[in-house]
Amino acid sequence: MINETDQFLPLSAASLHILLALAGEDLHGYGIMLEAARQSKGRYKLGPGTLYDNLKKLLSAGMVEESRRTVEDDPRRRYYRLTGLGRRVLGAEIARLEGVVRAAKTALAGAKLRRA
Amino acid sequence: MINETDQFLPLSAASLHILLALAGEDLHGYGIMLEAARQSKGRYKLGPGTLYDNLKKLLSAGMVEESRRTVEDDPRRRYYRLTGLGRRVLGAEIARLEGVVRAAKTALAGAKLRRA
DNA sequence: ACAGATGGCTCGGAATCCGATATACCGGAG
DNA sequence: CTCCGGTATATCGGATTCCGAGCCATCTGT
Repeated sequence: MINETDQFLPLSAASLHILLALAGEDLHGYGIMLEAARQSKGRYKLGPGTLYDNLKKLLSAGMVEESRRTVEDDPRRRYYRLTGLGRRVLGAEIARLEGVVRAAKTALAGAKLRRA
Repeated sequence: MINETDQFLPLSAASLHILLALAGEDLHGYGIMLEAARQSKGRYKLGPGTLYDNLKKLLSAGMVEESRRTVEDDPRRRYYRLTGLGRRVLGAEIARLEGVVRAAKTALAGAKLRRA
């Protein structure tokens, strides 16, 4: 059983944070940068270069689309929205990371116990 | 309080899998490839190029060291061992990923509920 | 007037990825 | 006996990705 989402995994750290930022709400480019920094408590900084490279890739892969949110007070803003595919890929990546986290905890705990 | 491990984060997928493979036991290069594939159930394939690039980086950063495990039956093998720093960095990265996983679950669950 | 935040985006050098390739030994199938 | 595939190490170089510097514009606060 080949999963439709597997070809995209693993996501780069940048793509993961972009999808994650958009999972909560539609955002514009600058907002994604701020949200990524906020969610990671400033540990992960997304620069414009990385952002737009990854955004372009996500757009052409169909994981993110541009939303026609007409915000009259600021026509510069271009909002991005997570698609169904994007949501599924994010879910798959999160599931994969959970497996990695679990394996790491076992390995790290095992190393301590092995000394006995 | 600046953490000694933060400068190395986030780890590339390759570095993460290498540290993870070595967390369980000392391994040689080829063994790391096999172990990484095994741990990820074949979803993550580590090629020799990626392996040695990352291994070199990890060695010079002091997260991994070469161990003088003399295995008489195969003198070709060069074993690598996780250092204390390597173990701390892995722990910090795992903690970071747990935060990402938690945030993602909240965001994905929130998106479903918001429809109501 | 000026600095700094918001908001958009491009560019190009640096870093990374990663498969192809090379070498070498071993064991088994043909 | 020969060839092939697995074990094992390692390099090479093209492709991809990273990511800050910089450019533009607007608005707000000092």
